[in-house]
Amino acid sequence: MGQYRITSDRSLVDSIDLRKTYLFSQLNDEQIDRIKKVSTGIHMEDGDVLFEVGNKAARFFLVLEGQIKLSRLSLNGNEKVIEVVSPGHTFAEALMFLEQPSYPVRCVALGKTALIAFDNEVFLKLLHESTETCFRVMGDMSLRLRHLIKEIDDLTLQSATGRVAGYLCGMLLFKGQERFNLETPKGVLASRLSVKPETFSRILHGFIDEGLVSVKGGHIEVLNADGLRKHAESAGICGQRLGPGNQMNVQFGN
Amino acid sequence: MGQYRITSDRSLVDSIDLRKTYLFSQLNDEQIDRIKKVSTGIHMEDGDVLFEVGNKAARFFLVLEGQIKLSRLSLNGNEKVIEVVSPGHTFAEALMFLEQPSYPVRCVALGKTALIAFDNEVFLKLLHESTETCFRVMGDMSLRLRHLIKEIDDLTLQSATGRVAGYLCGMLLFKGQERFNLETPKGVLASRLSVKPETFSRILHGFIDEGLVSVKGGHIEVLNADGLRKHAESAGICGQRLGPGNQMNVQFGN
DNA sequence: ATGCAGAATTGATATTTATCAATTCCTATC
DNA sequence: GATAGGAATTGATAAATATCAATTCTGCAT
Repeated sequence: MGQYRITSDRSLVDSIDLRKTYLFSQLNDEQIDRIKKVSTGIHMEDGDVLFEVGNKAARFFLVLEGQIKLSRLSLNGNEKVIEVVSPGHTFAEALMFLEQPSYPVRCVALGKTALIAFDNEVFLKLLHESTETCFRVMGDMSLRLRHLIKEIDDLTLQSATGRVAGYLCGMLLFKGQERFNLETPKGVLASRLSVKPETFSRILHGFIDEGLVSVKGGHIEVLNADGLRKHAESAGICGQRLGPGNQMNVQFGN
Repeated sequence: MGQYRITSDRSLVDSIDLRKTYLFSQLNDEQIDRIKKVSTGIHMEDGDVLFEVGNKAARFFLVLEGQIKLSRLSLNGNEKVIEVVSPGHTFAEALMFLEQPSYPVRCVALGKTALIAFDNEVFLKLLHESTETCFRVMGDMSLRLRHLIKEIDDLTLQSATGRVAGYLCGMLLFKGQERFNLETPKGVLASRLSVKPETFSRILHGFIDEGLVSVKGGHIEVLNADGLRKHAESAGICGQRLGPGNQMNVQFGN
């Protein structure tokens, strides 16, 4: 568990078609080449730390494989997972507009993970040439803002039980079926939902007792969606789409 | 208390120099004219509601005078103040990149308030012509993202006491002097800090008992800044500046 | 000045969630 | 298949904050 297992791999960059990624979809061949030239492929193992809170932020990233955990730490050692980033999604690109960008979160690999690191400076130059790409970035950030507001909403207007129920309802909607697997260990998920693991366990078992779900390890089956929804009384503003010509393309599955 | 007191006023638009506002600072005369032509000045009285959660968002706003409260509501009638916007600052501009933008918050005037409403469509066209202005928008959104992450941090890794202490430390830093007034009624501030008014009162009196502050109505005097800081053990990532050429211009005082 | 209404405070109590400690359950590795 | 070690669960208890109810304060309008 440490940085030493992190390896770079140029072939990752060569093999990928960046045009398939929302942020790069409007760039021409020459521009894609330019950004690729200064990009690095990265392999990480479970628990590897890519950067810590406060590290200078000169690059942003695209997840190809595995998952990335972004979290904040308190002085007394508590950790709050801000986001779990899945393949096909970029992160840390919003930082390049700050004067002396530094990462506001710690970045850790969940499982074996592959990603590409892009150079902020080069991408900023590209942005100056491509209004369309600016719009991609703005759309991207707009969605992210929405999610964070929703998160604050959940934290302040919703109980821990409500957040867990809300998460399960979200998964149900997202996966489109009653049976699914949690995409992360329960401890990570608990932190993502701002609940202690013990409390998370108790809440889940409360749902089981009510006959709302059945749980076997990380495998969930929702038995009574309406019952769950009653616990998750949220306004539910999330899931909004981007404006005309700005549709998000999610690829790589997931 | 209602929309009927909201009045529009073209002269507000004519009188203002938009170039002084961060977001518009890179536009040329013709562009400024174009946006002004479809803008409206608005006067509001205390408690007036400009829009509700879910309203179609076709405009964004600049506060000229007074204050704007942006809040979310839960089904059981609880309110969480997401932000209090002061003169010189814009709000709701991040929404125009969404497909069918709707306001994720309710907007209420705090006291007598004047603002300008800008048309999303026209501004979007302007953005297509001005990469510089795109950069303004991106810088703007980047800062906003930071603030929201800080907010989530405070909510999850900090106690209510810590948040109140943190707020007071922030004010101390911002105002640059030990004596200052709370810029909003205590109830609004409490909601902003996600604390019930009763709890807020008790926490504040706890600080008084410790000899950290003295309070007279909305007037605060910090007697022991270090003592306060000890209560507010935060990482403190906020207050980051924008990148080169992207400095935020705060004007209109405040 | 006087009185009124909303805001703020205070007290008593209830709830929620965290904390601490002890098991039990997986799963990866030998 | 055995087994070690982290993850998850369970139980008992504590702490923080919310809730409910009753005053008191304050600023504004008469």
